[in-house]
Amino acid sequence: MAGQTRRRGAALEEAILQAAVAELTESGFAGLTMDKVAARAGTNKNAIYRRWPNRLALGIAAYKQLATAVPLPDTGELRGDALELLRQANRHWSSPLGAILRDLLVAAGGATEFLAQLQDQSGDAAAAPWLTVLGRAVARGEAAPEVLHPRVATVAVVLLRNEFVVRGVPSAPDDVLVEIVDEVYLPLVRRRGEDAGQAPG
Amino acid sequence: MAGQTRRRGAALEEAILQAAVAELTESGFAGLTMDKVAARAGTNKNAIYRRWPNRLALGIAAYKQLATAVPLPDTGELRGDALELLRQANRHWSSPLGAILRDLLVAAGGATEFLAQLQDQSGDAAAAPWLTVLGRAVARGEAAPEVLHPRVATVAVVLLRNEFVVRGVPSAPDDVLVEIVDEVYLPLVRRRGEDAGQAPG
DNA sequence: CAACTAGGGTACTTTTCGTACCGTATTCGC
DNA sequence: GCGAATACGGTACGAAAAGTACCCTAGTTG
Repeated sequence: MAGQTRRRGAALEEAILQAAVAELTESGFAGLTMDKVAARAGTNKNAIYRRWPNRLALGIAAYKQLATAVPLPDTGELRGDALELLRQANRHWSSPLGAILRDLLVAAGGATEFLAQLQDQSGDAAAAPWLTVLGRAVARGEAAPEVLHPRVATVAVVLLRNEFVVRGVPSAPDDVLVEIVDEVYLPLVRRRGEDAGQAPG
Repeated sequence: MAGQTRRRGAALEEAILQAAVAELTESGFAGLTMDKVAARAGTNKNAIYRRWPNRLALGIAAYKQLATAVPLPDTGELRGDALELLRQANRHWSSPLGAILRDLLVAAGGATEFLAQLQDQSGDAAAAPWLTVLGRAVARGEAAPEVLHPRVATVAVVLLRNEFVVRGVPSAPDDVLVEIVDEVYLPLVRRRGEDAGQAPG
């Protein structure tokens, strides 16, 4: 009856996103229901569906609001940098935010159009810090130049993610991180320019 | 009215599982509904819920029926064996069966009690062939003995799985497999006993 | 000021899981 | 063999939750 000052456009969109973020942090993606988001934003599902085609799209948009960049480590040694990057990743995936990311990846279920939006947070963009850190190590002579390749550079973090997927652990113990670095990553990137395993004939 | 010869116990259980397997192969895990399985098995949901607590458990049980062991390669060279193992995994994950496995892992969502049942197919048991193949390579002098460790031995297959998760590809091209073997796996396991990256002090 | 657009309220359809009842066939203990 | 316990079959139901459809109304736009 009184002044209803109906929100529109960007204002309403922000309110919806903020409500989605709140639901996401409180209840995870599983608990993100369109009705609850609408209720919390003080609107209704219509307004949401006009902006996002489905629940997953809304979830991804809300997740992006939450994702934040972490500082690049620079300990002066590859081992320290690699461990710090792994610890950052471990913290992230152990956090409620990590659980949400996993749920979203799961819900995307290989749909490339959705995966592309999440890769900035989990995939290719994750390669950038590793390449930087590894580049410094190469300059220092700690690593062979031919390892400056995304596939090689990100081996450590891929192995750590594998721990989460396969073991379903809430958080990988630090031993595991150290093992990944010492048993796999450092030996891999330190190889001096031996014959790099070309096929025979 | 006439002789209904009602099935019980193991006979009924097999019928249900077989129906679940059929639904799984035809429609994937998403299409595996309790009602359809019951109808197909010529029974009703009661009989199912008496045996499996929920849809996921039934899906896992049905998947296990489908999973079959593959022969261990022995090409006489580590590179050939590794590539063959990767190609087997690639074929598996590209197949409808692989899609089902991914869906199940997704549905398990980190629940350890379910993950444990799937790890035989995707996780730890997958380490056994790699350790065998790698053991032969060590005996031949193709690999350093200290790499006979599950974490190191399975690096290649973990990287391949990562391709599926991150890229959402239906099937990894063979170049990727070759790259994983030549750029990562072989250099990693071939390291001669250098200083294995212990922490400084 | 009139026409158009976008929000709000609400109800509804659909799908599917999981549960509850109730009568009956089969098996098991005696 | 015979009665009691158990497991099946049929069916119906409750509970979410996604997504859709209308209709009315508040703002915006020209």
